[in-house]
Amino acid sequence: MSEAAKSERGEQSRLAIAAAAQELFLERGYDKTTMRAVAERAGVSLGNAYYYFSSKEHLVQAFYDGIQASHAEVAVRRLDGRVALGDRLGAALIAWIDVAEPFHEFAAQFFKVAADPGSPLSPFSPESAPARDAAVGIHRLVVEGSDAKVTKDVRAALPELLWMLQMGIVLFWVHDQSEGQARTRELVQRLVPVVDKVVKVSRLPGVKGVITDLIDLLDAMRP
Amino acid sequence: MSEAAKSERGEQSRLAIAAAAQELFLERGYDKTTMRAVAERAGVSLGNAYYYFSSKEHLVQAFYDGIQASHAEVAVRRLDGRVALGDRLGAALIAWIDVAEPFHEFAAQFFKVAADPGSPLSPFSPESAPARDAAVGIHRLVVEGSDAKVTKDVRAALPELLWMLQMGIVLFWVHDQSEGQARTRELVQRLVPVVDKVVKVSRLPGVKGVITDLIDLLDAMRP
DNA sequence: GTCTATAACTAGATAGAC
DNA sequence: GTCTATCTAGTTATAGAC
Repeated sequence: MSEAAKSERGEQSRLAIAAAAQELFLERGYDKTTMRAVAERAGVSLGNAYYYFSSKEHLVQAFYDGIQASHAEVAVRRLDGRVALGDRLGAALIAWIDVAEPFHEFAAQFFKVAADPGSPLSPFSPESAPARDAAVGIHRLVVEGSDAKVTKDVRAALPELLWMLQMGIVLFWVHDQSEGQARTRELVQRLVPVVDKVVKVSRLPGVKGVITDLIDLLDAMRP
Repeated sequence: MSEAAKSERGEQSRLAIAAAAQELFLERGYDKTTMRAVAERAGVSLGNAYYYFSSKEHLVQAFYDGIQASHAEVAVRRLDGRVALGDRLGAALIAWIDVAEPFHEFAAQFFKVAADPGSPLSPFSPESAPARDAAVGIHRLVVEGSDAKVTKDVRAALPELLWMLQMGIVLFWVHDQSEGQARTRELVQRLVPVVDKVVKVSRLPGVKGVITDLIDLLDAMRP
């Protein structure tokens, strides 16, 4: 692969295909978007579309990355000036819902793709490691910028735990058919104070042991 | 639909198709099993297979139900004589892993089908309500047969919470490539004492409020 | 009306020529 | 890099047999 050759017609085609795919996904959803339609709108042949994207799933990755990047940007902006842990967590979670809202309808359709353990789009796949790290990174920001008084080990484990919580919220969101995902927003509003309380309580004598066990478990079960 | 007519050749074909599908799923996995191969092995035409099962997904439902039924049976048997909550929970969870083990390889393949929010196989779909209720029922048995001292509201909410925990474990299991799903078994062994501790601690003054909030939240977010 | 079979259609993916 | 032709497999249409 010579560097020069890549830039000419090649990059042009790749971009055209990706752009066409994203348009069509928004217009018709994932299932109703055919590779043929993508190729046609991009002005290339079907075979050519496959030359750049080896499967239909690979066309989704761009979306995935885009949402991730927007979320990071919006979340960081909204975290500014907030110090309470619950406040920060709520802001970060709501930011995700806001960013993902335009894609809700078709996101549900390709959620099954992400749920496939064999897919590169699975949040647990090696290919998703960068996106996963970025997502955990947002929650690290949430925790580290807060004034929450917690032990060192809790502070270290919390970002990953919050990321798991977010995955649960995404699962709820995918199934949420309410207008503007109002129910998911309500879930977040009500869940955040509970998380806050749990963190506060985590230093109590009887509770501390449980938390430590949980953190140890998490460490032990990491691959 | 006359009752008599259904029983003759009809039921024969339906059973043959379901049996052929299950054999092939075990032999080759979900993706590599074609509807044509199922029809051929069952000794019927392709069109006939679709007459009885309106999609490939519907052929999976039989498996789903089968695992559910076996789990209930094995779990009930193993619960006998155990009284400690952790002990009972561990027995129920390990029973599931044992029952599901033969299907692990191809279960991962059709997990994506179950994860599709639009699929009747989704654990949240209306069609899955009976299976879901049955699964929650096993955990109700786990809780009600135990000598755990918990408040009424916790006792009422616990089965559903444990079912959610089990769904998380299934997610882990699907991604678990270790021999005999040893890692999932270890997860259960280590997680169960933690759950036990959480339940014990749930009556402490500072903790009680958090638990109540969580239960209220669960109630409020039910559809 | 209940079953069954054949042919056709659709769309994801691949092969091989240019 | 790009195309056309082809393959594969899920699904549908439809016609005819019991």
